[in-house]
Amino acid sequence: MNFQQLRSIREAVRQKFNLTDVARALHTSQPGVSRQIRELEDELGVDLFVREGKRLTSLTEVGVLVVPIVEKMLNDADNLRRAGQEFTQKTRGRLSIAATHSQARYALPGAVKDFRRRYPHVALNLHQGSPDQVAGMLISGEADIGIATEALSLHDSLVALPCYRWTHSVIVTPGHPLLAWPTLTLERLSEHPIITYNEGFTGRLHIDRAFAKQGITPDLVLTAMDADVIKTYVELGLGVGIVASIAFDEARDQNLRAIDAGHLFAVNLTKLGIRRGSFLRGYVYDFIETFASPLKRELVERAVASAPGECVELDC
Amino acid sequence: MNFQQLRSIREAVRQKFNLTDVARALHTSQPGVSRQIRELEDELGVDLFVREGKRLTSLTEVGVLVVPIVEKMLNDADNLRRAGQEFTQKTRGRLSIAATHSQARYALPGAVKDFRRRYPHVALNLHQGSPDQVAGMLISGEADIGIATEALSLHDSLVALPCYRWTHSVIVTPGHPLLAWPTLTLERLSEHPIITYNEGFTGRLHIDRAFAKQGITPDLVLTAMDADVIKTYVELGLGVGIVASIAFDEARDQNLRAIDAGHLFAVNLTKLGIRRGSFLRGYVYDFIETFASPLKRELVERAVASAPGECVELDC
DNA sequence: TATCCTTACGGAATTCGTAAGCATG
DNA sequence: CATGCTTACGAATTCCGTAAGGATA
Repeated sequence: MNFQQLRSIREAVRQKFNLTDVARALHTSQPGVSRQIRELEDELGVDLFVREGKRLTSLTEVGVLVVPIVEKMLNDADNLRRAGQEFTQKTRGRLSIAATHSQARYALPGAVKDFRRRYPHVALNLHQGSPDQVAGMLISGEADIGIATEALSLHDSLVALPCYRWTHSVIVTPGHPLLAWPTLTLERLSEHPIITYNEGFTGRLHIDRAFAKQGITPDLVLTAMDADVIKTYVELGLGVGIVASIAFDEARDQNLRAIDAGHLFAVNLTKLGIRRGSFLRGYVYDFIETFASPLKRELVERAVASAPGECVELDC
Repeated sequence: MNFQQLRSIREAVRQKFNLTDVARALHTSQPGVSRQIRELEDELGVDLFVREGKRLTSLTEVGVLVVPIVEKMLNDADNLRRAGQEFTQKTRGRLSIAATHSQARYALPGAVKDFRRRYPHVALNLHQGSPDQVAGMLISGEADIGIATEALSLHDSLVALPCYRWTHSVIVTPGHPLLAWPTLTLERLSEHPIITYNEGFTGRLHIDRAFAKQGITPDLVLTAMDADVIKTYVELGLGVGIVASIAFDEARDQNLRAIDAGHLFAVNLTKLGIRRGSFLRGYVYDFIETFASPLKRELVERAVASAPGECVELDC
């Protein structure tokens, strides 16, 4: 058993069982990959992959059992390297953050700026994607921490720690009739075409639920992945926007008006996700605490060491 | 990074930093071991071992951090092999049980007999040792499961599952004055020389505590590791014995009499220990359930997957 | 001086990539 | 017939054990 074999196995799953792609990803030859996989299968005495003719098509029953262990081992290998670096170069390294647009654009800048000043020699890597992609990057090890409101709690191999709560606001053009009412209601809102987030993004679920509960079918004329796009179309007069309150900046968005909608839609909880069992560099703990001050190092350490289903104070 | 390096690291710790012994244990040459360790240290960029002159003496700060990860990886490698075997030879393999004398002698025989009949091709390996040794064998991976009343809950890398509760009995020769009293008390017991377990064995702690609580200093004329030795000396008239009730067999011990002492000493809880994160063969789950029927597979699986400190139903 | 680690060196084994072969959609 | 996996083979590398060297209790 060796690590090249394990890497081949892991990459074969990631590359959907195309060994040619695996070879490319691992910077080696295709026959080599073929051999690595075959060798480990021989050593274990079982096929890990289902072969149809010569092609690999899926994991066998054992494969399903084995692959998570393989991934754990390879992650531990990374942890080992990180543990070494933590001592050779305490203030140098890499911090890879995966976040949704909303987080990257509105929640993270402050913490990132502080972090840059404090750790000028740590290369910051900010990846943006859908909540699912954020989770995927954590699982694959591409990202060290992930920040999103959705999806992070759904995977057993991740821990999700609560960062902050937020609500939505309705965004309209100046002089819009909705501004005239003393209080905003769902009925009044539903009289206008609505522009908001795509499904699965930034609390969209809570928006749908609120309307459904009142038996209202809102007129969703446009949905987008991020608040900037939404605001653009609101400015163009296509409808009223529903965005995260944090996305409205009075100074910057002078040709728009915001109406608080915290009473209309359920409160959202943004979470910070980490792969279980990760060894985190010291500066990662610092970043996390800067971003969400209740998440002290000791708490995060316990969360990372916890098992799926287990509750670590703020967690769940 | 390769597994031989990891094995060298692990073994170096186990062999108290004597690389000559490490080489012997790993069936390789001493310069080889030296090189493996040096290579991994080079790759990580940090020394893992403190060197005084040329000798290794202890772990560095990083070493302390790294060694647990190394052990986890090597254990996962074993898990991988076991997962393979589970499919190639479901009813063949090895089951290594570590237990204290009391357990091996009185509690296990029934389960072992059933298991042998059910899995004739699984090689059973029964190791005997002190509670500490049982824990040590679990931690090192020499034993798959451990059974003891003490010590198992003390290590973070182990889970301890409760098996059964038991109390002590007082063992005397026929016609002994203690048999004349309607009820046994600590005072009456303490008027006789006492023979019982060594410290740290089979509920000895509860015996000491009970006497201490009443301000009595018992006359411990002899202590031994197991009930058979104790019974032998009771027969010889050296004193009265205090042993686990389970260790007295009316049919076999015809020249001895037992007096229940469940009301004098606290109840003991025998536990089954497993290394966290182990992949267990199917027959291991069967054995466990045969031994302690409440420990169903699903429960044990959750316990093994749990993190230190977490409570899994019957656990704690 | 015995123990224990390191360095040096040469042979053995392993590893890996290229080229050719073969199955499948 | 293009894609994708396997087999075959030779070169390069790595690995490992022996032998010699040096430090320490």
